[in-house]
Formats: sequence, structure tokens, C-alpha cells
Amino acid sequence: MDAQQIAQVRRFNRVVTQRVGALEDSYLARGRPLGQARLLFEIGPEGAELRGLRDRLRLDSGYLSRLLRALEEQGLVAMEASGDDARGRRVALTPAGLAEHAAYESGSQDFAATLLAALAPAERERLVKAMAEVEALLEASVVTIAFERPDTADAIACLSAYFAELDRRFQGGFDPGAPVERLAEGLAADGHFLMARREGRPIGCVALVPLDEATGEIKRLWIDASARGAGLSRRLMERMEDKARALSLTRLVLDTNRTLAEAQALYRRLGYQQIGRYNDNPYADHFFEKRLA
Amino acid sequence: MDAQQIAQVRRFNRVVTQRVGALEDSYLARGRPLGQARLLFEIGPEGAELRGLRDRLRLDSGYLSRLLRALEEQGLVAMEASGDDARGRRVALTPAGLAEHAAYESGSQDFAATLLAALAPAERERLVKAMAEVEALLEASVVTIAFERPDTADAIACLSAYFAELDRRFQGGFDPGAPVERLAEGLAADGHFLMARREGRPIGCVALVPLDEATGEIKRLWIDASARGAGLSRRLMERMEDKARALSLTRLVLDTNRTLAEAQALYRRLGYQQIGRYNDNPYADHFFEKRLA
DNA sequence: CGAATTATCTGACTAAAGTCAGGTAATGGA
DNA sequence: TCCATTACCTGACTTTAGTCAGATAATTCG
Repeated sequence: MDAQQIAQVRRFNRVVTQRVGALEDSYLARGRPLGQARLLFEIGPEGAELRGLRDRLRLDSGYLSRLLRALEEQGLVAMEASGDDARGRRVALTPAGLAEHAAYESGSQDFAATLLAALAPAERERLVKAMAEVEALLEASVVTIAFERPDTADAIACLSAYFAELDRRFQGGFDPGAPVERLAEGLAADGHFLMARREGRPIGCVALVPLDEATGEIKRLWIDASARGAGLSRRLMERMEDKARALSLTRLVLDTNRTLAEAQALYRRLGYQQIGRYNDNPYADHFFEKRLA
Repeated sequence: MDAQQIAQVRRFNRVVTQRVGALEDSYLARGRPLGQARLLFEIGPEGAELRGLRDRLRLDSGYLSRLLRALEEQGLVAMEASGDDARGRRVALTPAGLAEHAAYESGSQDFAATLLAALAPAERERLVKAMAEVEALLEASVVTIAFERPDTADAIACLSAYFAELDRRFQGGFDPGAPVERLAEGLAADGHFLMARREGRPIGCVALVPLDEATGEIKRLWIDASARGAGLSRRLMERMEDKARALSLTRLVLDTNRTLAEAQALYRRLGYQQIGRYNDNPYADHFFEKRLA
């Protein structure tokens, strides 16, 4: 990355934190300490477990407790017992708290609207588009990618999400042929499993299964809907190719269904070439291979 | 503007202030209270007047004084008398202060680099481009546009910048034919003058001079280089069209030089049609008109 | 069951941030 | 010249933010 890019990022950081950060805070504060305001906002109309609040806002448990006491005295929140674990507790907004929350919501909306109102419609659209792009790529930049065991709860959640999506998208649905757990165990025995996480939560995966001395098969490429469009699948695939090279494989193959157009486009962009059928997978319509340098 | 746009802006605000704002602060702090760190950073290698610091950082004068005392005790800054007003004071960084400032600079660079390093080169480029777009449009959104007298110092600065640019761009240079001040007085007598400012500083202008009962001429459209590409000229032109309609004009005309290609493109986009020469301006090569609805 | 762990709360702190009411010296206008 | 204003400083506060060491009750694991 070059100096110009770094300079642009810094300029962006400066402008945005000034223009957005400070102002948003002032809209959010509403004459209340910012800590209390943020907490009230984070609790939200559905209420929340204290545990989660501590994690999301990175608060010391003593501090959180005190903030809650303050909001409680103002009649804005009420504490409740948590469902399954009697140690944990929940907070919910009282009617007064809900009203305050709504005021925050509309303040934040007003702020966004003010920002947009200063622009002509065409520029407005450009701004919104560019913001979406920045947001998606910033999210992508905090994604971590690592090889993991495919039989952990998180990995199985990924595989299940993948199968569920295939079931939705294939005409006639999709049946993996065996329980997810069994397939995961199989992968653990003879494959490699790469997982992408954002803030700890799994958002994507891909598997590699050696077929013979020289050939590996790419399987189970899945990206959560919230993480698409930021080049994550490419990052996963490239990382897996590195692995294949490290395993001395010289050829990767994969199959795919005709409804997965964006996947096919990705494979082509990555240098995969269409080949003839190499397995009897009834769901597969297209077959690809790539020679590894 | 629609709800989706507002929602996108809010999401952007949330993600960016979390990802960028908080982290940048931690890079900036370097084990020093954030207030002191910000002040040190803001003083900069050239030093600064206390007055300006108070304004830019919105600090109480007592608080600023105290922060400076703290930095002084650490040997990072030195106070000096201000040039013209013996009440005012300046701060400058000592060698130790300069070293700390440099450390902040490099920390901020590291942060930007870390952000980019997590992305593949193609995404990196997309991110930088989108950041530039957001930055430019956010800047544009704090631009204020208003009719002002054309014979103030700021307005004359705009007109001078305009003439200087024409002089640079025209083959053979440009001679306005009279001193800027005289032309400004003329405009004040029979025209209307619209000015764009960003944080108080003039960054663009346009003038309207009625030619007869029904026709007005658009002149002196200028946008500072730092403000181009965000649709400001369009905003100025549209605002001036509104003014023309309010004056019951039904037709606007303007002339332009062949080297100003982007201006011609703008006029066409705004619905101006090319017509024959309507004056004897020796610098004009193309003539346009627009019928007002 | 008993020991270790976990979730929350309370009390006792400290540091940082920010406010307010004077006070002094320089400046500018009547 | 005199008086209001301005720029900065100092002292005396208050509020926020955040930390840390127990205490208590529920849960989990061996």
C-alpha cells in the first residue's frame, strides 16, 4: 500500500470523526452523561442481558451496575431476572425509557437527514453509495481468517447455514445426505477447514478435501449475507489455494449448481476453467478446475 | 431523501465512529490524557495562537490554560508572546514536543496502514476511493451558499481567484479589462452575487446580471480546486436559476471559452443549449441559453 | 456433594474533563 | 484620558469516567 493511500485514509479519519463523531455524540447526549445515553440506546426496546451489554460497550461490571442504577432512579429502566440462568439479569426500558429511546432514534435520524439535506439528490445518492462501500470494507477489514476444526459448534453452524441456503436456492431443495455433524466429522478426518470470523462470530467458511496425490476438491464455500460484496470469498479461496500449494497439490477441482451464478463468476475470475463432470453429485451442474503454479 | 438513505447514513455513522473514532483515539493517547494529546497534536510543528486553539478544540479558556501548563511542565511546549497583540499568546513545541508530535503522526499512519493491510489490494483501492468520495461529499455538505455583496474582501478574493485561473488556462492569458474592485462595484450596482463558503472560507461564487426585461447573464462561475467534484457548481447554478425565476426572468444566457471543457459539460447537463454569439467578448468561444420554466 | 467458576452488585477509590467566578494586563473607542 | 472589552490566568469547585477489591448467589464440573 502506498503513501497516498495512507494519506487518504488519515484525511478520511480526521474529517469523519470531526463531522460525524462529535456531532452524533451531541445528538445522542440530550443533556444526559454520554455513558448513560449510550447505555440506554444500546438496551433498546427489546431489553438486553447485562452480559451482552458489558461485552458490546466494553464496560467494567461495576461501572455498568452503577450506570443502570442511575437510569433506574430516573425511572427509565427496570431490572428483570434472566430466563435460564438465575445469576444473569436483564434490563428493559420502562415506558419513560422507551420514550427517551425514541427521542434518541429520531435525533440520530434528524442528524442523518440534515447531512443529506445539504446535498443535491445526485450527490446524495453518491454519498450513500460510497458510505455503504466504506462500511462494508471496514467491516471486511476486521474479519479474521483461520484454519479451524470443522466439528466445533461454530463450524457446524456455518455448514448448517450453507446447507440451508442451498436448500432455499436449489429448485427442489437440497439434502446433504447425512446429518451435518457426521459430515463435519468426515471433514475433520480427511480435510481442511478455513473459517472467517467477524468479532468472533463465524461469517464464512470453505473446505478442502484431497482427492488423490495431486488433486484437491474445494467444497462448502459459504459467506454470510451480511459479509458479501467485500471480497471475502476471494480471500478465503486464495488462502485455501496457498494451503493446497503447501500440501503439494497441483490441481484444484470443484463443482457447483447452476443457480449459484455469483459463485461461478467468482471461480472464473480466480482462474478456474470449466471441465467435464468428475463426480456423480446429483446437485452439480458445472465443474471447474485450476492448475496451481 | 428516503428512509433507506437515512438508514445507510446511520449505519455508516455507527460503524465508522466505532471502528475509526475509538481506535484512532487510542493511537493518539500514548499514555497521556486524551485532552493533552489532542492539544499537542493541534498545536503542531508551526505552533499556534491560543485564540485559535480555543476555537478549534472548543475549550474553556481556563481549561486550555491548565492543559498548557501541564504540557509545559512536561517540557513539551513553550509559551511565547504573540506578534501584534500583547494580550494574545502563542505556544510552540519544544524539541521534545516535536518528537512527541512526530510519534503521534507515525501512530496515526500505522493505524491507517493496519486498516489497509487487512484487505486485498483490489479492495484496498476500492476502500480508498470510497473514502475519498465520502470525504469530499461530507465536506460539501457543510458548504453554505448565500447571496452576498460582491464588493467585500471575501468576494473580491473569489473574483481574483477566478481571473487568475482564467489567466492560467487561456492561451495568451486573460485580462479582465479593469481592476477587480471596479468590476465588483459594477456587479454590486446591477447584479446578484452568490457565494459558497466552507467553515467561513469562500470557496466558490457565481454572478447574475440582468441584460433586459426577460434575460439574465450568468458570469464569474468559479469553484476552488479543493471543492470540485462534489456538485457544488451545480448547486450554485440551480440556486441562481431560482433567483432568476424570482426576478421573473425567462431566459438565461452565458458565454465561455473553449478551454473550459468541464464548464461546457456542466451547462449542457443543466439544460443549456448552444446559441450564436450574443456579445463581443473576445475571450468567449461558445454561447449558451436556457429557457426558464 | 464440594470446589471452582461465573454474573452481578457495592463501596472506596482516582483521574480526567469541564465549569465558574474573579483577577491582571493590554487594547480600542468615545 | 477613561472605561468597556478582550485575552489569558488562577483557584475552587462539580461531574463523568473508570478501576479495583471484596461480597453474594447461582452454576458447573469432577
